[in-house]
Amino acid sequence: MGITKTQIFNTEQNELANTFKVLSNPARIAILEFISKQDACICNDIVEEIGLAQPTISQHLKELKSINLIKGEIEGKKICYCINLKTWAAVQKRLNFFFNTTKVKCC
Amino acid sequence: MGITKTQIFNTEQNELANTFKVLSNPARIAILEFISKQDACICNDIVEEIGLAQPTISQHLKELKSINLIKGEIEGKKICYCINLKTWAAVQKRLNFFFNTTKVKCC
DNA sequence: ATATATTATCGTAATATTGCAATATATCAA
DNA sequence: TTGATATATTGCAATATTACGATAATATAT
Repeated sequence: MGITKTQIFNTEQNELANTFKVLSNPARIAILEFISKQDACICNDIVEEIGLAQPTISQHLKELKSINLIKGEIEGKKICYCINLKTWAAVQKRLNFFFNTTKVKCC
Repeated sequence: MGITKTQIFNTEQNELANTFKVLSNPARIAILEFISKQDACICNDIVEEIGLAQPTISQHLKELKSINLIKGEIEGKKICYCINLKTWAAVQKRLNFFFNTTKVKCC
């Protein structure tokens, strides 16, 4: 159906899955990598770098913003996008918690 | 278009995104958590636990198997699914590498 | 061989995602 | 104000994902 039955899972499972979903696109990975390499991060540069149309990049940035992985500061007519260090660390910690607590008992 | 332009990204970016994609569904998160708690892991038990139809669970297991996150051993007419520790650790390491190397220079 | 139990595959419907053109909005510069 | 530049939003087409019923495949037990 394309629809996920979120109601049968708990909040932690849904949020974790959603975090993974935001990261599950190579364009968004590339955007994060590119932003992290720049001193100043401007959308138009991202468009040229990634090679996708401007609306597409804008949409990907919106998704990254939806979980606060990045933040954009308006600088004149440009926007300086950068990684939100606080969320970044929190997400990494959460993913590690998932990997560490998912232990193996069989096989 | 629903289609990702994988050709404009590098292998690392595509593989990383694909790994995140496999983990981007709450049912698959729940399956991994359930498997990790069991001594013996049988698909039929998973169906009862998760609350999705058997073909749906089977499909999710297939996706988890596609990147070797789990492995299934045939035990009679049942199958013992368990987490593939080797891949598990490798994936965790890879994700941490991504988080650690994506540094911040602006803002 | 037949019946039962377990898991996989196929086909299909509904919804989600990706990407872009067109357009809107916002900001600066002259 | 007008024009140029940068980013966001809308609308749409194509493909992907999710879920399930029906069915196939596999293995055991009788």
